[in-house]
Amino acid sequence: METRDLFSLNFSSQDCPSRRALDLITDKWTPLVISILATGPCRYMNIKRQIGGITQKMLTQTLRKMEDEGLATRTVYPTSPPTVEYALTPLGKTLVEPIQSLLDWARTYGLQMNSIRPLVEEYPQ
Amino acid sequence: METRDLFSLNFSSQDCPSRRALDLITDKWTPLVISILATGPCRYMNIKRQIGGITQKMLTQTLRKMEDEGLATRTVYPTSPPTVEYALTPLGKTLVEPIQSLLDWARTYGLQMNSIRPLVEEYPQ
DNA sequence: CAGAATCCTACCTGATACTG
DNA sequence: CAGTATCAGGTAGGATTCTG
Repeated sequence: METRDLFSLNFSSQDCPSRRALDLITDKWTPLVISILATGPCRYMNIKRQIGGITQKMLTQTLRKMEDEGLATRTVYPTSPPTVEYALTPLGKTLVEPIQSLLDWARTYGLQMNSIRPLVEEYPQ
Repeated sequence: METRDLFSLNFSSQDCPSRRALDLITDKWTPLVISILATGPCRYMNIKRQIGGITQKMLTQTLRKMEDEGLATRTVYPTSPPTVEYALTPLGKTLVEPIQSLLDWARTYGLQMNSIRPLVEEYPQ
C-alpha cells in the first residue's frame, strides 16, 4: 500500500483546514449522529433515542455545530407540538462513507482492544 | 447505498465495546499518530516534529494509550542518548485504512466547511 | 533524546429546571 | 416535542521544570 500521500496533509499547522475538519469529525457525538442521519432525515427525539447517554444539551449543540459547518439542515414544521427534522447536506453525505469505515472497524475490532492482547494470526496482510 | 447495517452497532449502550473503540479513534491526536506510523516505525521526536502543536505530554499520553489498547508497540534501544521507536501492531494496522479515509475527507472537503456554504453542484451522487 | 512530574485553566459535559 | 438557561464538576490539555 502506498501511504506516502497521507503527508500531503500538513500536520505542522494546527489551524489548517484539514485539522479543523478533523476536529469536527473526531467529535464525541458527531459520528454517531451522522451515521443515524445517513439512513435519511430524522426527528430530534428519534435521534436522541438511538444514542444512549447523550443529553439534549449535547445533541442540540452537536446538531447546531453540524448546521453551522454545513453538514446538516434543520427543518421546522409549524405543527403543535413542534416537529423538527434534521437531514444531511450534500457535504454531510460525503462524510457517511469515512464514518461508516470507522464504525465498521469499531464493530469488528472493538472487542479486541483494551488489555485484551491481539492474536497476530487474526489480522489480514 | 445500503446503510441499514450501521445499526448493528448498538448506540444505546454507552459502554459497549464499539463505543469504547470509537472513543479511542475519535481522540484528538490518535488519528494523526496512526497516520504517521502507517508509513513505518518512527522515533518519538520524529513523530512530534510532524504533528504541529502537540506537547510531549500529549504525545506520550497518546502513545501510552495506544500501547495499552494494543495498537502500537514501544521499543527502547539502549543507546545514549536513548532511542525509542514506535510501530503499529497488526491490530493498529487495521485502523490505517479507516483513518486514511477520514484524512482524505478532511483534505478534500475541509476547506468547504465552517460558514463557507457548500455548492450543491460540487458533490457526487 | 525521551520522557516524568507538577501546576493550572478552559471547556466539555452532565444535571436540573423551565418554555412555546 | 424540541428545545433554552443556568450551575457545577471533572478532566483534557497546555506550560513549565527537571532528569537519566
